[in-house]
Amino acid sequence: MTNYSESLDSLFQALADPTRRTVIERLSLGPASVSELAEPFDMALPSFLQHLKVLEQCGLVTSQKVGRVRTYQLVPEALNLMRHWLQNQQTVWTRRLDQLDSYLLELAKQEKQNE
Amino acid sequence: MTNYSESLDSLFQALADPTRRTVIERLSLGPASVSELAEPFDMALPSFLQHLKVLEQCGLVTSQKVGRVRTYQLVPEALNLMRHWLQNQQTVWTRRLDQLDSYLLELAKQEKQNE
DNA sequence: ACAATACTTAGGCATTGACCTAAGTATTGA
DNA sequence: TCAATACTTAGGTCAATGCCTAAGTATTGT
Repeated sequence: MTNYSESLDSLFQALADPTRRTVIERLSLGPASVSELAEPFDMALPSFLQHLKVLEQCGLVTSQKVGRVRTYQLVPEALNLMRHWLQNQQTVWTRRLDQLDSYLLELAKQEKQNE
Repeated sequence: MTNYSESLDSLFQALADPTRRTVIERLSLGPASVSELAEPFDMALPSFLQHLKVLEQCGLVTSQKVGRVRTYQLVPEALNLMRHWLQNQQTVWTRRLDQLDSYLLELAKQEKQNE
């Protein structure tokens, strides 16, 4: 398996582009071929293909080719790494802020006693 | 307020860099000055400052300068947009996969009846 | 067989991103 | 006051990204 940090790099990078996020959203509805995916975008096909390549390389989607048609689909577990990092961050922040809160509360209480 | 999609762009983009993610992790522990944040990195200060600028521009952190020291801190709510997008995606995927599951289950049941 | 379809590869060009050094500016401690 | 400290600005290089056109290759319908 690749480095944890590098995986996060490429996942965040992949989703930093609106075209690629839209592709992901479209694939939520089910698998689709290259041309189906490309259709809504006003972009040359080779340019669009690069986006699909980015999504596939970071593991968010997979594809197989049958005949002359390549079909893409989501890899549902692929978001987990990012979700966990975000979840983790927010947990830590919140805990720290809670501690700060109770500290300030405690401080206020003591000040009151000293009145 | 800025566009929803553009905000996601800049948030994902900001977190696509390991240096910037490490800064965020460090700031989870509490506010810190530029030089405190820069210290672990083997990087010229101006280069590092650019990272801080990116984090501030996308709203993940804020800073104030007192005397000659600039102090950075997290903006706890800043991750929400991303978390919601991810949450949403995963919800949709999962629901679709569940439906597929029950469809396949149903199919199998009917095949069994036709035996 | 051969034209149409569905990608694929190759190569080019402009912008952005991540780094650097060098030279500022603004505070602060001695 | 003047040197040290803590950034800040300016500008320059190099690689990666996002787009393009032109020219492939492999399948499939007629």
